[in-house]
Amino acid sequence: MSTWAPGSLFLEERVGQAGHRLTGPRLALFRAIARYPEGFTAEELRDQHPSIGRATVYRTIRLLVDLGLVCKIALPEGAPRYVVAGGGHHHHAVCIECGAVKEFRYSTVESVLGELRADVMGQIVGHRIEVYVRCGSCVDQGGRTGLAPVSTP
Amino acid sequence: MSTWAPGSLFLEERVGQAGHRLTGPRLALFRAIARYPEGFTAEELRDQHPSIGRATVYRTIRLLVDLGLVCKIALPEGAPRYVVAGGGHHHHAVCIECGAVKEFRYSTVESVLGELRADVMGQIVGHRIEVYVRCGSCVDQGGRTGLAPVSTP
DNA sequence: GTACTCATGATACTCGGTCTCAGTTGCAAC
DNA sequence: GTTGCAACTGAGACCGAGTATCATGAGTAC
Repeated sequence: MSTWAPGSLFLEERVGQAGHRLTGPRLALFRAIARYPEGFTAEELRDQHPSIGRATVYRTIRLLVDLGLVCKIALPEGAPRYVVAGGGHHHHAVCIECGAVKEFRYSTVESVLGELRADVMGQIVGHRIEVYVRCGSCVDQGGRTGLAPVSTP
Repeated sequence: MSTWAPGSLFLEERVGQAGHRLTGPRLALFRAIARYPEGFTAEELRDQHPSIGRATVYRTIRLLVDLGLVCKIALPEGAPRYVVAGGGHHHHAVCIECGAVKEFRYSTVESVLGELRADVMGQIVGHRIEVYVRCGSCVDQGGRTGLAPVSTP
């Protein structure tokens, strides 16, 4: 798994290329996002820049999601997290202790999912794989649970 | 439409066995749930029984989730759906048109996920696989989109 | 029948997110 | 440098899903 950490410059570039303005609040939010390579919540961004309006924070996040620069990760419970997308098709490993999100690519999973057609009635249009982990540093610390334990029915 | 479906008796039995009371509102909700073998939202249950309090509907759903009788399916957007669990480990195929949820079991995926340990740093504690489909009847109808299209980054 | 526990409905509240709108800003054209 | 205009902003109202609280009611054990 790679820990690809995009800078705020990457977001600036892409948003600019897409024909959107690079305003003060947006640049501030891009820099804040760059400080959370392992994922952030809207709340965390607001804490970083309390002077920026709530609506602007959510609008900016949505803009980035629309441009495919940020992925929204709907956790089983609690607020969704967002993480800067490394580009291309990938999946997420979410730490249930600290909430850190790491991307991984695993082509074997993709190819196996291709075989699912026989099992799943209808036309497959997409899929989502999320792996819940206790990340290395949380295992080391033997830390307490920050996020709720995950049930996998 | 029948007022009794196999699912409701199953829920009654299990909730009773777990030492919870089988009150009028609960039985009414169990019967309503049985009418949605392909998943339901809290809103749909409330529509079926407007006289039952909002809090009671949510409490009953949570009770069923806690007992493992119902699975909560967090869709990428919109209200979560719930579906009566068939028991055992399984995954969900969600129709993006009509919202129908079908379970599937696919042991090959499980075994492949086992190999992920090399790719994903840390201790894997769970996973979630959801496949988004257009189900047979929606493909036949060429129906309109009920849920938002799914992006798979 | 009584006492106790659990469940209920009403309602207020929280939380994440969106919508609206008047004011501001960025930027291209001149 | 200034102008005009569309894009953007912040404030705050609003929305929907879900939770908390609390007085009341229904079931159950004795």
